This record gives sequence, structure tokens and C-alpha cells, in this order.
Amino acid sequence: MKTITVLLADDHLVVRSGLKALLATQPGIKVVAEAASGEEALALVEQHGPAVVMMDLAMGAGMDGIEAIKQLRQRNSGQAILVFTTYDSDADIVRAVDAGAMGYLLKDASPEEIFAAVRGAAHGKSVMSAPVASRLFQQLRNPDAILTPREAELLSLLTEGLSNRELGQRLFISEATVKTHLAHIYAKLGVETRSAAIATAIRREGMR
Amino acid sequence: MKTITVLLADDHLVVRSGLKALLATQPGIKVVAEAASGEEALALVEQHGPAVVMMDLAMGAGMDGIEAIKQLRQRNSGQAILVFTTYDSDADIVRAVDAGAMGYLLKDASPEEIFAAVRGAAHGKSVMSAPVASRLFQQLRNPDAILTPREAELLSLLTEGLSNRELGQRLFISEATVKTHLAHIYAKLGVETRSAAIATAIRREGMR
DNA sequence: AGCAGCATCAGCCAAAAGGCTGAGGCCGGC
DNA sequence: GCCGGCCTCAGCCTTTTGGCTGATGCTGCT
Repeated sequence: MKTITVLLADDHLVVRSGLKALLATQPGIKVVAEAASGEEALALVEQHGPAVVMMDLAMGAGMDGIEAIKQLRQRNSGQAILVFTTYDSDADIVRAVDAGAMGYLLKDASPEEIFAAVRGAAHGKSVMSAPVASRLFQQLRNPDAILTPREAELLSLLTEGLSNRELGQRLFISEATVKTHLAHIYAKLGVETRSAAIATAIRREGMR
Repeated sequence: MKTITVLLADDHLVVRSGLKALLATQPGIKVVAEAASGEEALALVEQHGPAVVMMDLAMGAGMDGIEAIKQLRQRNSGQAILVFTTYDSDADIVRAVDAGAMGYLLKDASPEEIFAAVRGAAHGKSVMSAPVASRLFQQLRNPDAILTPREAELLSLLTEGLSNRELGQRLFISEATVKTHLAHIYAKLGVETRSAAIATAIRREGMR
């Protein structure tokens, strides 16, 4: 069996080093490069052409993981991309899968899960942590709860603490329209107040 | 020079393994045990009596890092406790230092910082990541902005999206009192609305 | 004793948010 | 071409929030 070459992209040195140490115990898997940012990841992929890219989503300043995934896909150089991150926010999962990720692992995954995911990804299989899969499943079961683009935009601004008036000004719509959107958002999020919407949005949707 | 024995407490296997790999490169530092939870950390400290404990604050279910630090301090078995976490939220820093942490490192610290911190802690020196130190400094400069215990309690409930009425019921106080506290909180956080307070609280104070 | 800080409450008023109903324009799918 | 979803807006009314002023009791420090 051919050796699987892996590139790690994570802004935390400890995480890279931990992953490297873990993967080093596995015959047939080899870490060929490490990147600390999205930009670096793109450059190193070009240079090393790894079979699998393990990518964090939040990477400090600059390009984030999602953007990096999109760009990698566009170049179409055939890497399987595995998201490896701390949070399992609905929005992140959807965006990552959308951008072209082959799998989605959480940082508290067991070594076995990690090895299986890398091998799976290298062979074109899609692998997800259980909590991630269940979230995706929930989204599919409950399509009514999916926010429209405009609503998502509003919710995002909402989490910055803006008033209805301010929201209207930012989006060039009347306050009445803002209220309409908000009512829909509340219904979809299953909350009744702006405060609860903000709380759920930041926590559940990962709008940090 | 005596070897410094270290115990790692972090619920993420990758982080433990990364830290272990990093520390292994340093002569004079030895990881003697790893814990995945606060409870486990307490037990293993008892068993191994390490000189330094590196502890994450958020550790999934069960006892969190702060609580574990407090308990360790109570037993007074002489370990230097080093917080090693992802976030530099004001509240966490203060609580950790308060609980008896010797140092506070962020997960994106460089290897040199990490080594220095471990060595420093073992010799009774207090070490902080630069961003952490600057936050502490800011708090000291600005004592007016420190929330009273009651206010913090209220803010915490606020981030769950409760109304004034509900807040009053939860805390057994009148709605009038709730409003008074809220007004003070807004002033201290430098915001003008409940929404903005929630947003800042969750993001800045790390109330997740 | 006196003072400061904290927590508690009241009343009043203005502003903001939320619930409800209805409605028009636009676009994509059947 | 019709229907449904999305985005837009209005008016009306209730509830909630926020700003202000003032007041009481407790505690700890001086």
C-alpha cells in the first residue's frame, strides 16, 4: 500500500505537533509539511502535493480555513481535505462541506477516529465525527429552520448588538422589513426574543 | 539541575500529545502523567506529585479547569499550576489567577514561551503570554469596569436570553433591581443595549 | 461614628422591540 | 401562466427595555 502524504494546517503549534506525533505512530501515513496559516497551506500544497490536507477552520488572522478549502478546490489538484477543528457549529459544518471538505473531525476525536479519517479521505471516502454527522442530519430533517441568505445576514449583524434602526441603515431597508426578518429568524431559531436569538446564534451558529 | 516533572491536563488528546512531544525535546523537563479531565488530574497529581501542572480551562463535561485549580490549591501539595488554554477572556484570566494559577499561556504560544513558562513555574516565577498580561494590566488600570459578583451573575443569566422579569424570578429580586443592575453592567461594559451586552459578554468574557 | 460600595426597591417617562394583519414586486419551478 | 418563496413595506397595539431620580439597609473600613 502506498504511503499517504499529509499536510497539516493549523495556527496552533501544539496541535500540529500533536497531530504529527500521533500520525507518526501509523505506518503508511506521513506528514510532509505543516502550515500555520491559510496562505502558507496553499503554497505548501503546491510544493508538496500531499494526498490529504488536514485543516483547521479558525486560523487567527488572514485567510480562514473555509476560504483556503475553496481555493484548493478551485486549483483542483486532487487533495482530499479534512477539516479538523474544535467546534461543531452548524454554520461551519455546512460551509465546510459546501466548500468541498471530504470530512469533518473534532479535536477531541480519538486516535482511531483520526487515523480512520485520514485513510478514508485518502481513498475518497467521507468521514465525520459522530456529533458532526448528527448535526448535519438534523439540518436535513428540519429544512424549515434554514435561514435565507438575507436572514443570515441580518442575524450576523444582530450578534453585534445593533438596534432595528441600525440594522435597517446597514442593510438599506426599512425598520419594518427588519422586524419582519427578525420575526422569521426567531421562529426558525425557536426563540422569542432578540436576546435569545443572539445567544443561540453566537453559541450554536459559531458567529464569533 | 533537577528534572522538572510535569502533568498535562487537557481533554483534547491532540493537545496533550503535542505538548508532550514538544516538552520531550527539552532536557530537564519530563511529562509524567496525562489527564483528560479535572477529576483525573486531581487523582494523578496525588499519585505522581509533579512539580508543574499544565491545565486547560475548558474540559468538556464535569469539573472545569478553574475548579480543578482551586481543589489543587486547597490540598496544598505544592504544584505550580500553569493554565494553557485557547482563549484569553478577561473573566477566565482573573478567575484562574484568583484560583491560584502561577501562569497563563495561550495555545498559540511559541515553543520557547512554553518551555520558559514551565521552567519559570517550577521555580516559583509567574509567567504570562503577552496578550494575557496586557489584559490583566488593562483590568487593573480600569477598576471601574470590574463587575460586582451580583452583576456578573446577572450578566451570565442575561447571555441565556432571559427577560428582566425572568431574571428577577431566577434571582429572587424585583424587576426594578434587575434594571438597576443592568444599567450598571451596560455602563461598565461600555454598551447601551442589552443586545450589545450579550454580544460582548459572550465574546469577550468567554461566557459560552 | 461616618463613609463608601453593594444590593435592594419605586415611580415615571420615552424609546425600542415584538405580535399581528395585510400587501406588493420579483423570480424560479411546475 | 400560476404558485410559492423571498424580500420589501405599513399601520396598530402591547410589552419590554432603558434613562432618571431618589431611597433604604447592610457591610466593611477608617
